[in-house]
Amino acid sequence: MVVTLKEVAERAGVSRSAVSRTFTDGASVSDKMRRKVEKAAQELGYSPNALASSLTTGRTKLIGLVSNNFHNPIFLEVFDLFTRGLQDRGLRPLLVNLTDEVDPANSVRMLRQYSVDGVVVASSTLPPGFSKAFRDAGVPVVHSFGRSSSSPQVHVVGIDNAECGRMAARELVARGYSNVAFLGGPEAATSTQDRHSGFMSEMAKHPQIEVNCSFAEAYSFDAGRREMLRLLKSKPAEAYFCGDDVLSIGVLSAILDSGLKVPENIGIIGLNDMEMARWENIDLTTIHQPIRQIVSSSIELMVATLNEPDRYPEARIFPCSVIERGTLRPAP
Amino acid sequence: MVVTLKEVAERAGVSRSAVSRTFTDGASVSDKMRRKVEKAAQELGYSPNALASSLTTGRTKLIGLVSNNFHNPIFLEVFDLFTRGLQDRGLRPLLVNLTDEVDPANSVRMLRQYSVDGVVVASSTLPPGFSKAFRDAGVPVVHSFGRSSSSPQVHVVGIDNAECGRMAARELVARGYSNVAFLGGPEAATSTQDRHSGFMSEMAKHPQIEVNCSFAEAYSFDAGRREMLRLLKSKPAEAYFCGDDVLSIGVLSAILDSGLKVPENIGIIGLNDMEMARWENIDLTTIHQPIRQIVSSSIELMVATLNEPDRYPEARIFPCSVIERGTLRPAP
DNA sequence: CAAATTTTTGCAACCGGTTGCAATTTGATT
DNA sequence: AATCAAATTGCAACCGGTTGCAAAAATTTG
Repeated sequence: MVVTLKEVAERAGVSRSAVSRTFTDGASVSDKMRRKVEKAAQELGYSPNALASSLTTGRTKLIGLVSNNFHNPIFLEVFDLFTRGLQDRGLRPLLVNLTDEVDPANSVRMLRQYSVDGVVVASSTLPPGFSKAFRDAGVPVVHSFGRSSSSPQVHVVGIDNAECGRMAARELVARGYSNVAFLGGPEAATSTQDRHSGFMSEMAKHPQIEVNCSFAEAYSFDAGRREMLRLLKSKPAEAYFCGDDVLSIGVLSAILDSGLKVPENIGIIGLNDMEMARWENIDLTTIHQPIRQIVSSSIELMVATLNEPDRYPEARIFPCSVIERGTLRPAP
Repeated sequence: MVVTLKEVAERAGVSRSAVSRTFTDGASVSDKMRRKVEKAAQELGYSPNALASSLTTGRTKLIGLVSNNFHNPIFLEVFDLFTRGLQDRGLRPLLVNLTDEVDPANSVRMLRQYSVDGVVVASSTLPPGFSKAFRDAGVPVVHSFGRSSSSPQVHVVGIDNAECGRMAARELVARGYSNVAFLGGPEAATSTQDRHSGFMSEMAKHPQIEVNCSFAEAYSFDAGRREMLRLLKSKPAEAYFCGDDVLSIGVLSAILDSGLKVPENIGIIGLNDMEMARWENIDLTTIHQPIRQIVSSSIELMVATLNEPDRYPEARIFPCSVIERGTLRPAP
């Protein structure tokens, strides 16, 4: 069923090397030879075995795409962008789902067994140590949506989560709220921690404003809704900074269901600017995270690192901006 | 950096075959030998190269996971289920994004270059010919969410879309609507066609009920919303069967924005029962598609086909059921 | 037209494993 | 202790390609 180089060589009446060369660009082959070989290959329906060749070239063009965010709709867009971007450059994503898996060791071993050329860790919740495990194993790695650090050990592409927290805080202050709260995702997630600390540090400048915090169990609609329903039982804050849009939308539904209005009674500002945030029945004021840029920059960085494995690690941080829609009251 | 079998053999002072055998289960190795080899392997940090071994065994454990549905949130769940299910069986998903790609030839070539053991086509819109191209290339293939056929050429796992259309029609009839409409996804999608024809065939039994049809440009919120806004300009129907939940939610938002109420003024029934359909501010009456079962059955079928490549093609069709929530008026 | 140079081609070894076969070792049996 | 069967081990060829090197062919130069 499967045609090998040897059969093509026999049919074309040439050596195996000749066939190999016509399918390797940059190799020295005469036009006549190339035509002969291509004809034979055509007739036999030959296409070279990428894995066999990887054995000698040391390159598979496989890229591990590792994530644990399979419940946040924004990651569908992330996967779409990654897969297309990688495909366009002739790279093949080997998808690894890390859900309920915290130890990098297994993933590292598996991806090395498949000789991936590099690994993209696409996660806003995994700690830097996770991606570092790949680097320590000698695999080029880019951590997308990861924690930015002043001295990164691996390439990181993402946003400044602490700055986003401050940005949200400034926005709430500017609107004149006097009692605000942070409603984050899981406390173990680095993005939650950074958004939280940024938010708190900015609010610390305004001691007259009351600040509270709580954390949902996951970055999900249900978790946000559940947490908000709980908060509504006692006296809720005037405005919430939610650690993620999908949380915001859960929070929004909880508030509306309890008969209160947004932004009249309670304000919400989210983070991500997911597609749904634009929906007219949601119309969420949120902080835009430039995921297209993050993904395409991650891919560029990966490709650069493949060509230059010892490249000095860098952090690429993209600015975010507040998208004003309808869930915060106007400034007084 | 990378440790090979040869080095382990040298360190353990044994033959290469011995090392190979300790890492192949079912091979004949004495306990003493195994201990020696494992010790050396441990010390060197060896793990076998899966691709090199695939060369002789003919198995890579790679499975092509091919889809063109990267904009429907339900597919994030589908990818989650597929990746986890495959991983649990030691299979590795090679993700292929087919967005704006209609010709199977490229994907077939690429996946054969990587010697995938099998291909899962996860798409509700691709025609049967697409998955057949893989079979013709000698690759085991399962088409999940594909068009069911009485004489399938490849394995198909999914639902009976025409029956879903009839089911929706019966539901609308039972509620006493006298003017209904189908609002489908792209007309080229097989799932749209089948849902449409099922819906029409059932409605044909009730000539006194007025029926209209239209099609959104994509299975997306925006497309549904846009189409509904257009329909609202003239006289809309009393109830809509939307070809997918994301369409339904777009339609819902268009209706609410125009000042009408659901289900008082206009009824909606969707299809899929995506997570969001349960959200209290949406509360969509819809037809449940059992995606967990579809995915796990697809994986089972894939595994079975790997062990028995000439397995006779079969269609596994799972029943759907109406989930009553709040977007259809009660039966009179 | 011969010599010098450049390009093209094939040989053979190699990439990191697996496996049939024969040789060797082990263990059971008498 | 000798005999025989069963289990274990190593040899060597192979999987489907690539590549350094030298021989052969084509091209340029004098």
